[in-house]
Amino acid sequence: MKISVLGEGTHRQSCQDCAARDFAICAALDNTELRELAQLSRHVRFESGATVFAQTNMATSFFSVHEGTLRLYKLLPDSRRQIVGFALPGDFLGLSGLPQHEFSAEAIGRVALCQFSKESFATFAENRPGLLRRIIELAGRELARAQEHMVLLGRRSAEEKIASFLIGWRDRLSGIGRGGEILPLPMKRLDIADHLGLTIETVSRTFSKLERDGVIQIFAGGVVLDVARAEALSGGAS
Amino acid sequence: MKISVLGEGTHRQSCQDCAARDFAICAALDNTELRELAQLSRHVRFESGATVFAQTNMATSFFSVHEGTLRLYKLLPDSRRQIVGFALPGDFLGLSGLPQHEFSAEAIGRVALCQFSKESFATFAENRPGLLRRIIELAGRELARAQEHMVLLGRRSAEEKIASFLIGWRDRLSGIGRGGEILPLPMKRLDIADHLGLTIETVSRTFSKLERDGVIQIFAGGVVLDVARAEALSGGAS
DNA sequence: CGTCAGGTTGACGCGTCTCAAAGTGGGTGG
DNA sequence: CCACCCACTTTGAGACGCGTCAACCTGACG
Repeated sequence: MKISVLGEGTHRQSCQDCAARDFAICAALDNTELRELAQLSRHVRFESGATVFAQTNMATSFFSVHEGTLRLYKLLPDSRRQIVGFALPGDFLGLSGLPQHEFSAEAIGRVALCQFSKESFATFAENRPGLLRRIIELAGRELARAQEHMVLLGRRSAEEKIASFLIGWRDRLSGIGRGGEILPLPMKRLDIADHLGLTIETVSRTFSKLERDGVIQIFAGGVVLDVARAEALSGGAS
Repeated sequence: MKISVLGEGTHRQSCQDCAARDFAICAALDNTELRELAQLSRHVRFESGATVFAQTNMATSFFSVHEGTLRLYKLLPDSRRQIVGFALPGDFLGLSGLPQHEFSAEAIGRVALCQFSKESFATFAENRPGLLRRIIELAGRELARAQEHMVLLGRRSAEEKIASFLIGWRDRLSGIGRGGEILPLPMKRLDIADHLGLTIETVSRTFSKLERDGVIQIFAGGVVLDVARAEALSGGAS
């Protein structure tokens, strides 16, 4: 297991002006509490491909994503892989609260995270209802996303899967202020395949077909998306 | 939309000796709090097939399942259906916290629920960290189940899906003290199909094959399961 | 210029879906 | 009590979407 920490240390910059603050659990805290929580946190960085934690590990930390993208995946014994989600800035890792990690987390490109020891974070949160409610809010959002993804995996065709994925990814990015003309896709085709329950060949073919049909334009590391046409092909919401 | 309430009223029996208490959110409350919460609740019953709430409805209530089984599902515009889960005694409905229900809930057989108005429950929970932590615990468990189900939907074959489902269902039932020689399956074949991302024909064929292979014995409303052989066919955990 | 990871494209096969028909059991009315 | 109906399930035959296997392309990097 490759684990590479590029740099780490205590908070290099104040949490007050953290770009992810409004999307992360921190949104529930006032400035005093934020400073207190910062005392408990370490800023850690991982290089591309590094494993932040693995499914078999005991969960000794919570993480809040500060910058970058991660793939969260589960493996079957014969090494089939299902990517259960991609984590973006503001996402909180460790919501399950179980003693062992439910999935593995790997950096896609470089990532920066705030790390909290499980015990000290639990102590800090224990009697802060505002923070606890914020965690419930994030968990509920995550659960809703998971259920929407079950519909995709169970009931959508390959083309609908790709179209739905692109729309959902776009919406998530714009939700954290990363919207734009070009839709960045930092993950590889294989990651998309393992996220959508397809093979890499089917993903590649479907991207090509969508480009031929004028739904997307493919660039290195991203696409330009015709949202209306993609929605028409996605099989619909819900 | 058929909504049939067989009977309703305030708490007909004390919450103290509720069979679901230890599995429900109520486990976080002492007897005084329990009595207080009971004041806010209505016991409601639904007959088989009744809709408890629909995806389009505004979520005005939370529910805690007291007795029975429900199917929780999402529909695509062309009426393809994905059952995102089955709710059992102790399960809490409304975890997403969003203003609209994320899925529809229908009774499979008769069900009994505790209903809380969203506002009064929120007020009650607001400054009870113990209860909030309990909700986080239930949400985390639900999230872990959802992620496990994504692996099933995205990466398992039909036979592995059925075998995994039977094992998981068995484990869930024994977790709430409903284990036994015969494994009850209150849901129809079509429900299983829509839960596992299959068609009813494939489910039926696979059940027949598992019976021919001596993995299960099929009875009306349930099966007897050879757990070891089912696990061998399930493709493995995680 | 060679190597290598990632991506694309094609031919073919298989697992699951689709369509169709028949079997089963519970409930109801004659 | 039997005849019929209806919802649900089972089984079969054929079609098709996606997976598998294999070859080739592309760009980054040394």
